[in-house]
Amino acid sequence: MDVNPAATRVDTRGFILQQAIPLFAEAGYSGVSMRDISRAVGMSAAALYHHFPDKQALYLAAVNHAFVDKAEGIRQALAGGGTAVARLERFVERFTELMAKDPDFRKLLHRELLDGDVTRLKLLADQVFLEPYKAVVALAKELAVDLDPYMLANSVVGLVLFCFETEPLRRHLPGRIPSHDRPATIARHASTLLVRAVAR
Amino acid sequence: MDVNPAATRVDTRGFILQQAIPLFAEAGYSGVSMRDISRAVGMSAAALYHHFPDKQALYLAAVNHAFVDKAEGIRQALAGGGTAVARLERFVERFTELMAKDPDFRKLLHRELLDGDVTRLKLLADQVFLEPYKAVVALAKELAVDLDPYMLANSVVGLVLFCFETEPLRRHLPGRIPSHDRPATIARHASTLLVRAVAR
DNA sequence: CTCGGCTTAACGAACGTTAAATAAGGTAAG
DNA sequence: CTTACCTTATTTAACGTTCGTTAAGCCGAG
Repeated sequence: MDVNPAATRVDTRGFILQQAIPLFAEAGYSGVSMRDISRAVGMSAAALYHHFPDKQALYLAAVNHAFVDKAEGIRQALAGGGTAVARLERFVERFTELMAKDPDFRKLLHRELLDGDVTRLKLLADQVFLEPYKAVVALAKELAVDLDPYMLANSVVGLVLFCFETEPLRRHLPGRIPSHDRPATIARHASTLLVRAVAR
Repeated sequence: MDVNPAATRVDTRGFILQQAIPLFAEAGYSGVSMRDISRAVGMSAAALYHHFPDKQALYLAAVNHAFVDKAEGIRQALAGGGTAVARLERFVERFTELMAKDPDFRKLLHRELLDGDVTRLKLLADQVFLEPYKAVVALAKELAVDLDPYMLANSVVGLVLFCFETEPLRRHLPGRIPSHDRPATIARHASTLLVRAVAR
């Protein structure tokens, strides 16, 4: 009887999350209504309550859905051998590509950093970011023993993310050329800057 | 008759903006209602419409109010003489202090980068960020002729801002010590990293 | 007396959420 | 094989609340 307990014929729950993620990424929690989501999914707003107890739970599930496998991708970007500098360059390049390919993840992350309450951020820290963070910190420790590895790790990802974050503003500032927003250019710039900084 | 055209006995309009800024910074445009603002100001929601035609105009005025003089502070942080490296270090230190002292400005900036529509970002770019941006780019040009000055300028402010942005998350990650969030520490880290990167 | 600044009261729309009804599919009994 | 039934997924309709906004009136200063 409970052979297939929670699964409907198709994965409606997953489909709802998939449709909700870009909405929340673009407009934030309070900028998206249950009716907005229902419209994107193609069913009534009331039906959403068969899959999630309330809006907050839907949002939380959507954020989780957007974040879980991303951590694995970041971990993979850190795998492999070579010198510390080579691994740094490889990580920066793959991380940049990852962020370029999934703007929803990036926006949700920025939104969580702005809006996330303490319990939600603690959850994200423990379940999503802990492992890749430790790995980047370990790499930072190898790179420059005389720099704080935690701050250096933060700077590595910050140099990449800030380029994406400011793109909508830089679009209207002088001197900007299209290549400034190509992932390869961003990665090369961040890598160059970091490698020079840690070179003895 | 029009000796004191727009000013009431006290500057009610300015007071409203002053009270609205932290609300918008904390919860964003759609997370703050006109009644929220009226409660913070201490008057009825309807009274707000005597000073602003609608919520959008109030929000826009609040963002402007929060941003205008900030640009002047940034410009001042870039003033003065000395070698390019010395001016970089001074700018990073003062900019970091500026951001630490006014978290509302920083949060509003991040929100605008996430939510701002094209016309609003164009306005901000032209009226607020153009001048300080050009100044930082000019400094970047002096610092490292073989790095893209626009990307380097972006990295200078990004290294500082990203520390503040990730603080609520790093609070729950291992290895963090209180000094990581002291402005002096942030500035020193960013300066060290940048100076090493541009040193020949 | 006038007029700007404010109030209370109210509008229609949209919000999150719930209730009741319907349709569809699987299962067990006849 | 059919019938009755139960569960699940969904619908329409509606609930009370809050939203942005407006209208009408009060009140104190020039």
